Amino acid sequence: MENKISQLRQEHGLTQQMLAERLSVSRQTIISLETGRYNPSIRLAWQISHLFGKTIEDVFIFQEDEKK
Amino acid sequence: MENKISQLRQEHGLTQQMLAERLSVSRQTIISLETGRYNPSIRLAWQISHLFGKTIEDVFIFQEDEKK
DNA sequence: ATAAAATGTCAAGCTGGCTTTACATATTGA
DNA sequence: TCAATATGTAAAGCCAGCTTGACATTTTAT
Repeated sequence: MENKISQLRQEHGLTQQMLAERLSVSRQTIISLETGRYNPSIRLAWQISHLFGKTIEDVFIFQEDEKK
Repeated sequence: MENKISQLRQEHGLTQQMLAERLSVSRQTIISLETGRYNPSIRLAWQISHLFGKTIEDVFIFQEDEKK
């Protein structure tokens, strides 16, 4: 799974810290998401996508053969 | 957050057990999802939605004011 | 050049998503 | 009616998502 968080964040002129605050998560969570280290909850994925006016599928990109 | 898993599962003629097996999760996980007890990972949400040929937003419905 | 801001890594800990097992209560069908 | 199948609850445990804090490196701006 890839995601466009870093790109969207920069397009919106936000730092990792600012994005973390808007989402009420830690900055480490943003770093880990941007560097693809995990598989967030759907609620967090929705909050991020929604903040940028996108759908979850716009922001998070899954591979066809993707398993757990 | 609501979801349409129970409805979609029944439309596709699947039992909870069968759906659990197709997704490689436990039946308890399906029950907990259907009864709204948790906030799955985005990967599981995607696997479920994709199995039914839907987008995540088709299956999981968020409220505008939804917080963590 | 140099200070400040932004990004990143590491590590320890908490929490809740998810598993497993066991049992109880519908629901279906012969 | 009786058994089989489907759904639900409860409880204990594991693990990865997420937090916190401290520090290192890179980027930006003066």
